[in-house]
Amino acid sequence: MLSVFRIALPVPLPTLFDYLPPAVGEPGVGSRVLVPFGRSKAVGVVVQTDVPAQVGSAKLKRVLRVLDDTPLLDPELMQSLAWAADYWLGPPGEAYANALPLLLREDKPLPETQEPIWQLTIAGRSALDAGSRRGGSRALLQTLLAGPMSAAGLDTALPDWRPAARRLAEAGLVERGMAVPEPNFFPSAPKFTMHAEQEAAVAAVSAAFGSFQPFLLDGITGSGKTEVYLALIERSLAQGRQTLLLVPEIGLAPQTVRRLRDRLGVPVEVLHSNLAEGERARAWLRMRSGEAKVVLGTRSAVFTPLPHAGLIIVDEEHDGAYKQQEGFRYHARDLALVRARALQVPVLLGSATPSLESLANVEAGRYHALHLRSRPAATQPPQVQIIDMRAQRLEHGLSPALLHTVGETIARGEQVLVFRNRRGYAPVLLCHSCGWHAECPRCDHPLTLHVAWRKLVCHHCDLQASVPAACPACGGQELKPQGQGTERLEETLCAHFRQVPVLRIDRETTRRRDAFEQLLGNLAEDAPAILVGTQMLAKGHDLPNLTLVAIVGVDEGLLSVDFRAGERLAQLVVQVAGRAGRARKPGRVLLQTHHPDHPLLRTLLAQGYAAAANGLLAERRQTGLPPYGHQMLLRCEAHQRAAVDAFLFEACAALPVTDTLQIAGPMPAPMPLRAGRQRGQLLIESASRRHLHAAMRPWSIQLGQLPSARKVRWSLDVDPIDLY
DNA sequence: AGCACGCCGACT
DNA sequence: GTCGGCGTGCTC
Repeated sequence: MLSVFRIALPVPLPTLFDYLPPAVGEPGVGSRVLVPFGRSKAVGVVVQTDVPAQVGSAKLKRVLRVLDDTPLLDPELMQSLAWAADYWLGPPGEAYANALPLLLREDKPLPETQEPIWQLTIAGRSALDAGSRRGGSRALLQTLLAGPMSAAGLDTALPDWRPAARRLAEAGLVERGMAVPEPNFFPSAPKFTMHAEQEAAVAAVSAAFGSFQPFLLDGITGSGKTEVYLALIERSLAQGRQTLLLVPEIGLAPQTVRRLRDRLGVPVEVLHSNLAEGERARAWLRMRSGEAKVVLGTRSAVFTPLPHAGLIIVDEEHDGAYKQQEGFRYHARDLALVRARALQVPVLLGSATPSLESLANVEAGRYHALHLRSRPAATQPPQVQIIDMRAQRLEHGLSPALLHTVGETIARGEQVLVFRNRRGYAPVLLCHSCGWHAECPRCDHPLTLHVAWRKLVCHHCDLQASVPAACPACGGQELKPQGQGTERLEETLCAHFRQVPVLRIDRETTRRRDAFEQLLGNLAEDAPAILVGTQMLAKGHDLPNLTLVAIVGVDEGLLSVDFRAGERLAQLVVQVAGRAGRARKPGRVLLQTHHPDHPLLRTLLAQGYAAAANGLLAERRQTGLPPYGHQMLLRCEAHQRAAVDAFLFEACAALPVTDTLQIAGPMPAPMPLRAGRQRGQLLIESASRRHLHAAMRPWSIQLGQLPSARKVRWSLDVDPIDLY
């Protein structure tokens, strides 16, 4: 048999591709190569060398060019990526493509790892002395007189600098250079003294340095998890080792980066999706070369090379943002575990509200639990109280007791957070005469009324419609907004408490970059204020004068059919409640509900998250749901319902007959119509992960070959986190 | 996913 | 008479 290279190409096909060796060079496993692919070319990653060809020699083409003399992806990353593609049943090529920043997926030389800078030439200095330039050019010369600057720096200092730079470079007055590596500076933040539990956590994890050991750091809000992370990163650095720190969203990044840099005294690389491609590639390469020691990033940062790995930390490990919901559906937290095992380093999962998956792993002895139960001295846990809203006269959804307590709090000069997980003014616009309500034609879901925009908006597909003056069904004039969104609560609270500022924080008010930080920056620390907002407010800045958190409208979570709704509700309530009383003043939490006797709420409030989670885990065990059972979800959508049904029927028929699998469906998705597409799904469950994977591996490949597959969009989700 | 080939409607 | 619509098929 002919000996070939097996190469992963960035296409959604379940195969690798065989190529003949290049005329020049000998690429190793993990090297990128340029190959002819179909009628064009593609950059791929060598997965195997010197293997017998699996296709006829007539089909084989030759590698055009070797892009890396030394492999760009090291053996550990290659192994972890292969594992990921196999576990999440994704096309291998997509897994490799996910791991590489966009710039490194191109047929180009690697970018310099140092950031390019602009600086004055000697001629540039005298030109400025002579004052021989005007306008933008002069401004740029003047700016650079203070010293060389990076493009990013110039972007903020002098937005229109690029044309001037081009002119001046041609005239030989400025030039591009490379930044000299940042000298080590001494950490500016003072060392922090940790309390006993923090010390114990740090000791336990650092004792595991050099070996694979998962830890779950279960620490209530304000108990100082970040301090533990910092101390561990310091110790890892002291051994010359790298740390990967994952966070669920970029919103948390700026303050964390500042804190890390101040404290550690080394550059901290940042990786998230909003980053410019050049920056992204440079950060990735600096970690690969070992120049950089610490990387902070969101989901995709889990693919960063860690040749000198010492530690992996996953903050807020319960957060659903770690699961990629399209394309290659991996879970960054789970991949972090796999990489830690391959790298032989400890992995620390942190959360105030751990996922049931992680708690079950602790229970099974796979993870070692570390607890931070005490808040720093002089802070008390918030006092939580249920407000029974049944038979109350509500003012736009707010009960008298709630409004009264808000009034008391601001009268004391303190701040209040009113949490409602719904944007807009009202989630439904209803005709009081005939019962008609505004609905999205593409989703069959009620439209949300947005008063400021004078629009009805579909929160599922972004369709916008104008607000009808009269009922389109009966012509009646009694169109009534039903239910409350943040916009309406803002209005109500504004009207009720005229003397204090009311700030709304949701996707609309924070649309602009940095708007979130700006809005919070406007808050005077010692003056009363009311914040109204969604999920976004569950984390973020410490607000020392915030003493009351009012949680409104969580009842949907108590009644939902999604088996994870209870877990999510408990996590949300605890995370939001954690915003209250973070400094010296005692905090208070109000939970307004129609179901004051709901067992989940009762347990959560009386005994805390751990007890509530235990109860939920017991239910899951009894019903065989995750984490005790395992699921895969085949989703499908198409314009024609018949196409969806045909595909799911064929897919179902292609399933192996075995009593280790339970099949639910084919059935309509929880939202059977979305953005004009008919949706359906097939749920496969098993008590045995091994059996499930063994059955699904060949099936996932068969699916693509079904004749009905080309008429639909389908995806297979391993360990789905929601059934939408 | 791209990309090309291929067979049916409104335009220079 | 063509430009172009997206259905179908293929990629080592």
